[in-house]
Amino acid sequence: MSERRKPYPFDQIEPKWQAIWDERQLFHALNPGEGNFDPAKPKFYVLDMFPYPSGAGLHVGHPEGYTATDIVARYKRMRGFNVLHPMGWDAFGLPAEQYAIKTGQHPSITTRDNVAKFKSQLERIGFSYDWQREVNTTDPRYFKWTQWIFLKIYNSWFNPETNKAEPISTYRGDDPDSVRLAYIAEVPVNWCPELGTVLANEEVIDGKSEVGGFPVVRRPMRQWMLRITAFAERLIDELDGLDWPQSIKLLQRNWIGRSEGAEIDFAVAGVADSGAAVTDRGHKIRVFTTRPDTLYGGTYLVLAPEHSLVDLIVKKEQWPAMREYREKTARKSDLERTELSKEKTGVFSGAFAINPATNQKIPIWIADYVLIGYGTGAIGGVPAHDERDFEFAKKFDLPFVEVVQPSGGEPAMGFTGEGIAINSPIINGLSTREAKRKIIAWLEQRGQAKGAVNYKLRDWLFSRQRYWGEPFPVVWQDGHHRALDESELPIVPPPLDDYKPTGTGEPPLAKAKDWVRYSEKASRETNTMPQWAGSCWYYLRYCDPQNDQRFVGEEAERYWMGDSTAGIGLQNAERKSVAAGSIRNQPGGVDLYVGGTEHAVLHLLYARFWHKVLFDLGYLSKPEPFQRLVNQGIILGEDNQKMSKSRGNVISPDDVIESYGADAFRCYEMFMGPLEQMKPWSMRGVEGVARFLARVWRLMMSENQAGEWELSSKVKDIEPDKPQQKIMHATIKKVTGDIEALSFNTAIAQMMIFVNAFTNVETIPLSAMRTFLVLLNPFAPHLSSELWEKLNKQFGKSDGDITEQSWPDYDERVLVEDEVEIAVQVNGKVRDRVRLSISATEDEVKAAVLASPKIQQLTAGHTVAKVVVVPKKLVNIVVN
RNA sequence: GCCGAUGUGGCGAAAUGGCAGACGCAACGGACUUAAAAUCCGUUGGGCUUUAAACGGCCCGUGCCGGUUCGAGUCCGGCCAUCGGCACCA
Repeated sequence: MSERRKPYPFDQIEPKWQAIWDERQLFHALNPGEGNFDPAKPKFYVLDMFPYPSGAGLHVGHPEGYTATDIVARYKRMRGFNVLHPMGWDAFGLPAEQYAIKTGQHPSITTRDNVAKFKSQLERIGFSYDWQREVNTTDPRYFKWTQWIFLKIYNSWFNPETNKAEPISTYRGDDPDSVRLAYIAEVPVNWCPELGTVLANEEVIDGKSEVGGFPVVRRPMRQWMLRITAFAERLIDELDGLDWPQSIKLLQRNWIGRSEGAEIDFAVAGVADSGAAVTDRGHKIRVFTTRPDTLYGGTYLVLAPEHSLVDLIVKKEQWPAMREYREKTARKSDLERTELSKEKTGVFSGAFAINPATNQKIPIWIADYVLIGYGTGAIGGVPAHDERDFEFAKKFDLPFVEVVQPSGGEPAMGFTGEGIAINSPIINGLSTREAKRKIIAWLEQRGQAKGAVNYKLRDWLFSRQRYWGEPFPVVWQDGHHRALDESELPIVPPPLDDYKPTGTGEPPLAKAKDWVRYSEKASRETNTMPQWAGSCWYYLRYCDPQNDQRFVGEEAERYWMGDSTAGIGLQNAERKSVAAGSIRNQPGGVDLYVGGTEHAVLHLLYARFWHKVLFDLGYLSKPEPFQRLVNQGIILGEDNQKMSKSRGNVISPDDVIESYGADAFRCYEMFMGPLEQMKPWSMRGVEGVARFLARVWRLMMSENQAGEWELSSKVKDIEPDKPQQKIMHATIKKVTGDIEALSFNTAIAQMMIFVNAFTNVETIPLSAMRTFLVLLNPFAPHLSSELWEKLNKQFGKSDGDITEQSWPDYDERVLVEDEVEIAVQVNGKVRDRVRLSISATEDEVKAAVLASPKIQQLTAGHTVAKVVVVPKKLVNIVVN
């Protein structure tokens, strides 16, 4: 026997409809002011995280989120929304360049090929993207504006008084370069010799590069930084209003890492006290602590090895040990620092400080468990109530003083929680919270402390020593950087044959001597921007992708990124689902953004940061870019393992579509389980869903003698009967609510129930089929389009394609039953069922239930203590 | 170590505090077929039990232990396991 017969001719109808959609540009959204734009329509912006087009092509994980958003997009269009549903390419970055170096092909060529491959794969799935809005971060017409935004950032500063980014011209100080949001700093960076570039903290995992897994070492270099830390507070606070998963908000909060506490000054003990030769009079060491209430327990100070005061306070005889320790620390890579973290190290400086609470002399130590980049780079050691200080003090035999009494029975030694202050004259007996407040006030009065907030977040290391990225619109002259004028954009990278990293830390662009030479005196910046730059604002460009006057037109931005107007013709059940947090009526920005958790702190934080800068400068209408965020879960292989080439369990969408069709692929992706959940792939499951779609086909189509499909003679233009109407309206209700709630798996289950109910009936009512096809359309757009067209050819009387239909409403009255079955429980266990009229009163229900012979038998000899009636559902008789 | 998510049949999963397991997969039985595939119909959480057979009846069951409630997969407290994130951030 030849090839197995296809259950329905998806291989013919899918390309047919994709061609029709493309030809008619059915999914192209108009902007305000364009042609037939209808201002009465509310907007809905539904966005996917655009992919990095790798050489491997799509795997089944990509289209999971894409299918979900496509269903929502198609549904919203039918609901009368003007829907923005775009797609594009995040195509700059390390992997393309690594691949290019390996194969000798220029990254622009591999990128072009990969984009073409990705695009054709996506088109095969039948997504309703508006391809006229396609963007590509490597296109000069795109990165011109990436560079333009950089100029805006460079030419701004953060005004702490207004708590906003402002043009640098409002800065009144004498050194604007010291406050710019983009600045140059000599910082210890993550240098990856193998990749020949520095990496952001976020791109280093366990001391290895995220891309490639190569070792990363610490090394000081001059780099471009973006002052994201200025926005730390707003980035945390403004999470509150966003409709994001709690876990993602928490991830961002933890990453930003806000801590409230105090900065306390410790005076360095004078010459007379220490007997040292050098004078150290007047030096103060400022420490940051979240537990000022433990000040009385502070028995030593620690400075980070890089702390600037180290040189000034270390005693002569300690110098050799100190120098050795500092060098050893500097040489440690991140990996070593992490690995060696169990054993504390440090050296005594020979100097002492005065504890402002106890007035006692305490030793000053230098240790690398204190980080120069956090707080003040110095801490007060409280061995009795901090784990790290506990270990350190134990190792170096420093004194312990207990100052917090736990409220439970636990011992005070080593207790790090909140309790009652002891051995602390000023605050004895106070709770931790009150003790903090009081001791800060006491120190403040004497000018020795002030309340302070610290963030873990560091400024964003923004330069890379690579070829395949956006060049900076900056030149250097006489050792100073200077921004180029907007009119010079885009700055296009020079065509380089040898774009390999130099290995010295000098960027490949430096090899293009002619390009680097900007003028007699000035030369170009040769670093490039990191991959995140392009993805920081792509959602804005989609709003107005062809605009060559502005990064996004004002009107387009206001419309697509503004408030989505209230939905139209809401039914009660939908209002309920709105209240329960559905995808309607959000206060602005992208209305639904779907993507993976892996971007929880990188892309999503950077994009919010850029958005806020542009908002502050008056270029955007809302302070937050993504109003609602949903993370799709990872799809595992059939073996329940993460999909990977090495495990050989990768599923390609192409193969699935080849065997079962795009509609089956889409529906299975959604039927697997809840969108947000991690779940394993199953080819058997795909088959099951394909069978469902084939049943839909055969509901309306039958094979004639010649083996050709033709419209089934069972389909007739008659009214559905009562039970059919009931299931039809129940299906409208369920599918509508489930799409709003993104519960696509249960929506499909309901459609299966619908089809099962119409299988093997004598006549198939036309109207029920038409309604059903509209419901099915967002999930299986090709199949439903084809059947819709077949019905139209036979019966006429319907305008246009299925994609132009409006979403059906349901009638609650049809769903009302005359009679309901009521479960009868005795002491919480179901013992009987009775059928009763829907209108029966509570007393009538009670009477009917108690009259049931079965119940009488069960309750005989007992007294009925209570009867609980749940209307239309259940009665519980409590007996003793 | 800290933070978070998850835990329900052989499997993927359903279930506003109200009949646990919808829907699908797999398995088994039947119809159609020369036969198979496909399709259609039916059974399917575990155990016990009544009966000639059937209808039935009873008990147990949502990771474990406890609590709240007439009633708990769902709410509360405590554990266990798996996955994910952070990890000297003072």
